[in-house]
Amino acid sequence: MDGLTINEAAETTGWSARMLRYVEKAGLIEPRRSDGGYRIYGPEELQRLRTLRELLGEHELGLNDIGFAKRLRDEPGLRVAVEEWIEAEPARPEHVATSDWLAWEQEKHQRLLDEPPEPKQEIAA
Amino acid sequence: MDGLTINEAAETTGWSARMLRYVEKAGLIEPRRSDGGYRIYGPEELQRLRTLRELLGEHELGLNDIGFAKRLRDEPGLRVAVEEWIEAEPARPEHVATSDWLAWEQEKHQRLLDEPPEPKQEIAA
DNA sequence: CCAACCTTGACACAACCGTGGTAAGGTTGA
DNA sequence: TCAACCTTACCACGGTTGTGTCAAGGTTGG
Repeated sequence: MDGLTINEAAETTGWSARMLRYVEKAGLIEPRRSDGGYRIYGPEELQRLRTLRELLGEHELGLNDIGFAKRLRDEPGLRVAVEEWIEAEPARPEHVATSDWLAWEQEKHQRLLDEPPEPKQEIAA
Repeated sequence: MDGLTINEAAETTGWSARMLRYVEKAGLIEPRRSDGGYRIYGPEELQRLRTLRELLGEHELGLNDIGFAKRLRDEPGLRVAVEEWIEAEPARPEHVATSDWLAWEQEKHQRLLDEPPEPKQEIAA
């Protein structure tokens, strides 16, 4: 079969067979299959499984965090949007009177909604 | 009080008061407090609350995703580790015999652990 | 002063995550 | 052939997320 079966892979990587299937369903590591449908883990997969374990353990992450990181890599629109939110635009114009800021920022919000003229380029999945 | 109280903020942002406290506990938006302890939302917070809603809704994200994105920004070691895992080192040398690959990749694993000498250059945000 | 509003803390609940099991049935390889 | 292993599909269970509600008590502002 040229590669490890799921239980062998489990043993050498520290995951359980159950979790290997789960990791696969999460879209992180998808081994090729034998003709009969058996999962076959090659050295690459084994290595990635080990480093994945380290990664999650050392930084208190979950599988979905990695999934999200992949999305950040693959969807530039998403990455930009998230970055922009986090790197929050502080500083509203100082000259806006306190009594006006509600109107001001609502108007701004409206501007942002009304005027999406720049068609952000989409990268099809 | 110069600012909106939690229920007022809820109304203009589309969140519920409950969720505003939740968002705060998640470390995403922490309004200042009145002397008596009331949350006071200024225009900045309101704007961020609105854009946060859009962000989450349009991309099917959760609050923890944003928290994770913040960690990616603030912890370069984490960012690098995640990026390196995702951008997986594929391609093992073709000349490694099939019968040897297990030993080969374990050795590699060991090399990676033992020898972290090259401080990869950091791309500051 | 006092109605209206806020605070924290708790109970509740559906949905999902990470994990383990088990059952019914197909694959492998000696 | 056949034991040993694999597959998918389920049940289960504690923990977390997102959300609402309610109680007991403090704050605000007219």
